[in-house]
Amino acid sequence: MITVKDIARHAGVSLGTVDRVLHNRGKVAPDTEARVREAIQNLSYTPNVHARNLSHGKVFVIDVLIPHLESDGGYWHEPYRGMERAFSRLNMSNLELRTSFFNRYDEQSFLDYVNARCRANDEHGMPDGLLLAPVVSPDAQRLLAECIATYSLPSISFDSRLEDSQIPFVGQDPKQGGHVAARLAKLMKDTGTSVATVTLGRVDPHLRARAEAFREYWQEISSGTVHELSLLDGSGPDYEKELAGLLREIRDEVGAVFVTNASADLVVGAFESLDVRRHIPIIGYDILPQNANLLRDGRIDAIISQRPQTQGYEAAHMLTQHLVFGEPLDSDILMPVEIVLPENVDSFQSE
Amino acid sequence: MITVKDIARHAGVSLGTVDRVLHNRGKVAPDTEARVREAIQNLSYTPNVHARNLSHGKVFVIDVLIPHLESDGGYWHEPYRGMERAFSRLNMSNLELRTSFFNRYDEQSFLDYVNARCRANDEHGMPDGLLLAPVVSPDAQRLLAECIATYSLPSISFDSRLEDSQIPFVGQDPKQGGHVAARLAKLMKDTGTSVATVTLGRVDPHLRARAEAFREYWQEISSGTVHELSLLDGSGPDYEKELAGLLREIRDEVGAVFVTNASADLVVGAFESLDVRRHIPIIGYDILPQNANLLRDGRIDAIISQRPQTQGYEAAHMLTQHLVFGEPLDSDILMPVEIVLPENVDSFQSE
DNA sequence: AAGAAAAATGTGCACGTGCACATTCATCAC
DNA sequence: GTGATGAATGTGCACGTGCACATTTTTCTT
Repeated sequence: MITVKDIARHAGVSLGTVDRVLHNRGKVAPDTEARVREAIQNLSYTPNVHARNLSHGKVFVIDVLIPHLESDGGYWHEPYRGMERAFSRLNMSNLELRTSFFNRYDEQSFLDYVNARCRANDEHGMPDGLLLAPVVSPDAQRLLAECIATYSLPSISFDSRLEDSQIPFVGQDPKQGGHVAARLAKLMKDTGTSVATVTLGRVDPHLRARAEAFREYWQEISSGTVHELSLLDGSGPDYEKELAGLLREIRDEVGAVFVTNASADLVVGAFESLDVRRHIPIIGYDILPQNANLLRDGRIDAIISQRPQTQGYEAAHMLTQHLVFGEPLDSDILMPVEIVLPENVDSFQSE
Repeated sequence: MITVKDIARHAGVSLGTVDRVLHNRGKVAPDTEARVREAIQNLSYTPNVHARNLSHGKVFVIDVLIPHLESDGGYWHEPYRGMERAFSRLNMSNLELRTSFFNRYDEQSFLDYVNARCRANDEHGMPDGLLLAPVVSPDAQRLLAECIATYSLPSISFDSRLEDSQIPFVGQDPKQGGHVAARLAKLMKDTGTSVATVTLGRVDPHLRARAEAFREYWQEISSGTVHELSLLDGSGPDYEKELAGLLREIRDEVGAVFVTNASADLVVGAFESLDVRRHIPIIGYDILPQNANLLRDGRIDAIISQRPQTQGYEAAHMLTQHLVFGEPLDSDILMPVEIVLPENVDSFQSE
């Protein structure tokens, strides 16, 4: 292993001079600098990361901006677990995690974070890096994007892309998900050529893209009708009734239903309340515990998954590599589209 | 940041004593040890990786025992890439990789490794750890297992389990794979209730288990016949003709075929040489480039994958964590059963 | 040419850990 | 009680780097 000492000896200077050259601190005579650089080249010196971090001793503060873990059926536990795993694996003692939870159905909590970090010009509170799940309105996203750009804060988005921003993204291509769902619908339907997509919860570009890709591809492989249903903003018994009302119109017609997010349980419930006789295959998204159980019971027929835990893991890993080792922070990481059936759901559960 | 110094102060002992407790070096009075452990708990101490590596500077030699990367259609490239990724991610300058390739169709090359390491009593050449893909005969496996036990060499097997050995395993449960294949066969067949499994290449407990699980589960969900074909040891044009001969007998009868390893391309070729009119769905194993292409062309209908790259990654990671940080080396890591269709094959390719 | 200012270079300590060696303490035989 | 023995505990250095400060050399001023 080549060290600064070797460089110093080889160039006939002291450690301090080598240090100045390495860090461009100036105050080095041109010819001396040339000699040092030559030695660095010749011996192909690489700084020892461990020594560097030990000496430097800086503690990197990483903010995690994520919806409340319990919301969305507990979905956010998964990427969060992945991040924890990544951090504990690196067991770098110079990383400090600071998690801010927000309510994606009440954007104020999200904006509070943005304001606290950016408006207050609170240099002290600024983190060294940011991991975020930007599942809020485009307007709110833009505010955060500005903040990130202003402070050139190293950031990575997971689950969804941050609008108007070039920061790296770790997640799934929603189009591919829609295509796979269409294929599964085709395999599983037994009657009719018409199918339906159901989008529940919030307006979300990710979900729209899935539904659109489904329709597009379905028409390519089956030339049938696609009913696109959606029911946004709401909850409680009224919501379930409304949903049942929507589904009533198509229950006799559709050969399969694609639920674009993790709410497949609601659709199952609605169909069962309508007392449909025949089996309508349902394809859902994301392996939450309740979804997994419905899948095992045969009340959901397939689930598409996007490796939520790996998303958190890879995002956290990429950010720390950037902060600690100066690795570049550029390319996206795309998750494969995973198909989960009753037969392999157990093998995914432990994940 | 909590350091050993803090622990020492808190427990009222010196750094040396803390060190002895941390590394189980003994020579510590029971009550002292208790105090130290309590302090470690209370302050939730985590060792600083950088200091640790900087300090001990030991180079760990890790042997990798794997079939030639080009064999089996290039399959072994995948786990190998995963291992490389794990090692480079840890960018520890104190890990040295030593790869031994063997020919799984000529066990001598495998035995050569075992002899070189164990018979010669060559303490010097012994590695600090071993990663192996034990895809050889049970006898050969047993020899290596003995060697590992004798030297109590920290080892991890991937892809397949090492027989007569308790070393950790990173790979897939073959039963689950068979079950998923049966479900896919059921979804994809359009006529008849009879199906077939095809096992090519070597006798392999992993493949037998897949085929058996397939049969078992098929009879549960479909009550039809399962033709179990196998054709071992061989290659060249004769081999393809033999295979075609086998398949001729069932071509008019089967509704789907499950190829238990990565040789689905041979089955496709054989069927095409037989000039079968109707489409017989084929379910294969492992995404090799040629398999992926056949899948895209619709000549294979589904592929089951076992995250080969992740297998290598996790095995390498577990071993290094054990060597460098003394983490335990006990539990297996099971890979999920992944279903690959033409629509999501691209999302797996980059893996 | 002498002294001051500026530029260039050198020195020494700290970071947290592992390990070899030094020291202290308790135990027991005589 | 006095060595002798061994167990228990403490001390000090090394690892490679960053950074503050000390020292030397050069340049400028009058």
